[in-house]
Parts: sequence; C-alpha cells; structure tokens
Amino acid sequence: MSWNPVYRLVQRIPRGKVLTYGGLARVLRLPGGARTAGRAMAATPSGKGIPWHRVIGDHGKILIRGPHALLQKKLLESEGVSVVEFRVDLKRHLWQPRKIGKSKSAAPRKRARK
DNA sequence: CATCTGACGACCG
DNA sequence: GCGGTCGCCAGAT
Repeated sequence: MSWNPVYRLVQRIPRGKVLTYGGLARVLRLPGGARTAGRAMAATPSGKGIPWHRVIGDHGKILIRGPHALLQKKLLESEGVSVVEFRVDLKRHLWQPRKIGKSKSAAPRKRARK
C-alpha cells in the first residue's frame, strides 16, 4: 500500500531516538491521523531494515501487544533509550523531523493546522 | 456488500 | 495518572 513514505521516515529516525505514531502522521499528513500510522507500522515488512521499534505511542508508551512489546523494549534499550515499564522518556529521546523543527518544547505539539 | 478489528489519540470523569 | 468512549481508515472475514 502506500505506506512507503511512512517506512522512509521511520528509517530516518536516528539511533537512540524515537518517534510517535501521531508525530509520524502529522509530518506525513496521513489521513486518519495516528491510526493510519499505526496501520502502516503493523504492515511493516520484516527484514527490510526498518527500525519499527523506534515508533511508539504518544506519551512514549509502547502500545504493542504480545511478545513484540518486550522485543521493542529490548531493542530500544540496546540503543541507549531509557525505557521504564514500557515507557520511553520522550523529553529525552523524541526525534523531531526538521519539518516541524520547533526550538521550544520537546514534547509533541498538537496544534498544527493551517 | 456488511461487519469487525486494530502498532492511536483526544476527551472526559 | 488510569480507564472508558468515540472518531478514523484500511484490510480481513
């Protein structure tokens, strides 16, 4: 499906950083918002070198169910990301694509509409 | 073609 | 801060 742009952006996420589904949707302007971003990730082809584990829910929470959740946590920690009880410190590890490039708060901003 | 479901997020209590 | 509800869209059954 047309998730290509999504995967591309995900691959751009630097090691040790993470991005939220919402942020992903906002940057790419996905119709349907975060939900769509989640769909894209769910369909992420494995073995393509896509760092899917760097995509988490708003608030830095790992929303994945099942054994993969633990895997994601492990992968993140191995990259130097602090994960506490399936929660990532967004203030520290949230990656911000230059498109939004805010210089103020590190938390995801929600008011981006023209 | 009708329904259900899901890697989400905002809102409300 | 946590849990329940609603809206949204695409795929699966």
